[in-house]
Amino acid sequence: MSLRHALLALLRVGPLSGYDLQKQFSQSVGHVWHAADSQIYPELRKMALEGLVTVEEQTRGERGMRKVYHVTEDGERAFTDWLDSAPEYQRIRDAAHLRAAYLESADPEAARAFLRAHIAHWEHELSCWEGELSHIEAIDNPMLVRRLAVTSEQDRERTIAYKRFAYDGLADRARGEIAWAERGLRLIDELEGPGAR
Amino acid sequence: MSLRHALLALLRVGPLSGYDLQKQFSQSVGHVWHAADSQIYPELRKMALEGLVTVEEQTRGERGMRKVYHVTEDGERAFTDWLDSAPEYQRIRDAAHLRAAYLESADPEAARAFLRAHIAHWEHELSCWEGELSHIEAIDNPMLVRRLAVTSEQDRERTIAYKRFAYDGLADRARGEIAWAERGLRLIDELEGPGAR
DNA sequence: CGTGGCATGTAAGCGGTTACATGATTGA
DNA sequence: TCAATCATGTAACCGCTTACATGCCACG
Repeated sequence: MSLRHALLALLRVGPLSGYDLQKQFSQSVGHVWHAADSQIYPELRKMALEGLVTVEEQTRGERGMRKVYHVTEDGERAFTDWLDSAPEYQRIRDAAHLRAAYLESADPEAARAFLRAHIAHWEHELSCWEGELSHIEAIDNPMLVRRLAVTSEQDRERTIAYKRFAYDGLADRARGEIAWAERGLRLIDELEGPGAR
Repeated sequence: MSLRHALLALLRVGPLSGYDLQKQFSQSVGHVWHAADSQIYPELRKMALEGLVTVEEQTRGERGMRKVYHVTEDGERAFTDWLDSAPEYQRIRDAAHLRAAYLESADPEAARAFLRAHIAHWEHELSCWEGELSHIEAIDNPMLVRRLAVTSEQDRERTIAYKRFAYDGLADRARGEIAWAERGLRLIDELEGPGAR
């Protein structure tokens, strides 16, 4: 249910077209809450129906058009209500740890390949998040810049601090996953003997 | 797509009825891959249709009946093929870190409540996983006991080691989430002043 | 005149959630 | 005879994925 909150988080900074929103999304909040393009347009439509946003239809050239979305008071309230509400947690469904629990039935080389893939995956995530962190520190992420432009002086530090806090947490998690998988590789060496590679 | 692999992991140890499977599930592999009861029966039916398991229908008393599922060679192969295949990763969708990134818009007390709830959630998960770890060390988890009974002497150590590895990883992740949320509570104190509580 | 980016979607399907639904057996 | 537990499901819905579908505009 958080796609709409992610969208509201961006729109709250200022109106955006569906297309621009989708672009900004993948470069900012999309690093925390992924959404496919094909999901964003229908969700915006539903949000408009529910009165969380209004649609301003603009013409582009002769026949082209774009829809610019504005947050309403209800939308603003939906966002802050969500922030102030009790969090909900997904039930665990962790394919990597499920697999890890049964590695004794895998081919040792396949087990190593799995852990190397795990490391590669989380190193990629880590570099994304470290990149975001440096954009936060340098204040050169486009959405953050827009956000700070409409934020009072005394709130800027808080805004930046919470973003840093969020991405720091994600980066730590990635480091933990990498360290775990590296422990796993050493464990395979101990149990199955050193590998071919 | 991993529900069936979780089910195969249990059935591979020996045949079980849908009901017993569901009970065992929630006490073992369900700690890593959650599944609702209502999901397990249809999935077993599909797996039978696809030839991964066979169904042995047993009568119970006059009219009662139970279906006992046995893994077929195809089922065995589906499981090991999965273990040997490249892992797939879900796109990130992390409500807690999404929320954390926008805490400047939340009421400070609600922000604290959120982080306390985060800590409580992960402490609960942690105690589950630490419990599982002690069952693994003591070798008194029912499924593990059954598993080891059909495992050769020299494979027991490996079997236990990989389970320990998997649950250690989950426990570390939980500790990371707790440490992160505690940092968050201190950050709120710094930014918003010490709280009411 | 073509290409790349702007712009907006639909449709089918899948895995999971929630709620509902039913009935038999066992033991106190 | 009553409750607990054994035992097996169905139906509606929801969010997400994948693939498909269309057409305009600006620029070289």
